[in-house]
Amino acid sequence: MKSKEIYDHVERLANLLRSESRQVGIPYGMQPIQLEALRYLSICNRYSDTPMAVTEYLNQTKGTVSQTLKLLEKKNFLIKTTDSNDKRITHLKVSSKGNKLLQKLIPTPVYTQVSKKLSESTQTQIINSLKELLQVIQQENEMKSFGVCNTCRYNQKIKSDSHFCGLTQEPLSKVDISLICREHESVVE
Amino acid sequence: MKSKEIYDHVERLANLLRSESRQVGIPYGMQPIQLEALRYLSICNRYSDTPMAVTEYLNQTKGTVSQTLKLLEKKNFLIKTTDSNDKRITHLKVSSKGNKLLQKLIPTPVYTQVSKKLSESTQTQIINSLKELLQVIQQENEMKSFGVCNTCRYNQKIKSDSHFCGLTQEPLSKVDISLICREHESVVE
DNA sequence: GGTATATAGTATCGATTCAATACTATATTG
DNA sequence: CAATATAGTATTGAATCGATACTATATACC
Repeated sequence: MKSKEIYDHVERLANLLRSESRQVGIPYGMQPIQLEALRYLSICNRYSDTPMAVTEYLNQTKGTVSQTLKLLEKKNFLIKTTDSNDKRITHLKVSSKGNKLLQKLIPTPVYTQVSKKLSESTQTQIINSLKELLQVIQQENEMKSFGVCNTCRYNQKIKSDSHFCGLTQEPLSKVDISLICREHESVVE
Repeated sequence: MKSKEIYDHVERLANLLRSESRQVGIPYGMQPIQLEALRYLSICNRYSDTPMAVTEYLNQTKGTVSQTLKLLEKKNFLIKTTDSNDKRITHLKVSSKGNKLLQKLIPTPVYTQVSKKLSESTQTQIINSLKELLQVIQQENEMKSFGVCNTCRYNQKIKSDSHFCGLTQEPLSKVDISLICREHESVVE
């Protein structure tokens, strides 16, 4: 019975978020999905800035994502470059124009205001609840978790601020470990 | 800073919900927005089963909603009737075919599973967090809250199970007060 | 009563979303 | 070096969505 209640609230939150996203994007000719793709690309690491990773993150087909990215590129919000090692792969970099837009629009005004109206402890409580819910949903869905390296089981801490990815066999910088990764797998089994 | 974190989690939950909704709807030719409209109509009261109310609930234009409803009617998921008092108004009733579909699809499989994996107390905690977040967002957005009569300031309890709506000046049945209403206004100022 | 205005809803247009299918190009496997 | 897998693009058609223009009924006001 509680599943319905949780479902209802999430559906409502999702609706409100989507409609606000649509609204704030209008002056810039941006659709919700375009903002989400751009937003993702601004917070993912160098292993995860490809069309395929966006496809997985948004749970869409690669064809659909290809169109969205084409529009974003046309509007000069991102720059495509071909991977030097594997020429099938395209890397997507958010342009400075894109970053400025994101900084202006995200988080949306409502969430900025909400944060001011709620106490620190309430916000922490809400964040924890959302995290818990998300984690179970991602497990259940057998989906990639798209977490940051900090919480990934491949991340091997060498010294206090020296990290290494056990999957790609590459060192990770301080910036790296705060970005989300498509290969992320939780430490907890 | 916490606003970003809350925003991120809600965005992710919204994405996952939307993609699951899309997936479960495919075998029935139902799009996410169609399911949401139908779902709303199945849980709203008799003051709130009109195209305009759906428009407010989904935060779309009446034209867009008109199209969605036309498709739902064509597929025999809902029945339109004209209000006898005000002939501009159309009432929308979910058909038995529509109700069967909703019962099968909502809450979606993932949410049903999630509910099984989390303890009662955790679920209660999550529900409370979601409620709190929703309430602030709706206030902030100056949006209608779409709550049930039970929590509405227009609802006047006469006896233990006898209710009366101060806005419409009509008695409310036991079923009425468990349905959501477009005129809902929270008791709390 | 009758005109002005407000409200509920439909119709149509064009841009975007999205899945499905078919396609090209590069990598990998044997 | 042939078969297969992977990354991405192109195209088509149905649905979403806002914008605009429209019809019909109800209400306000003089």
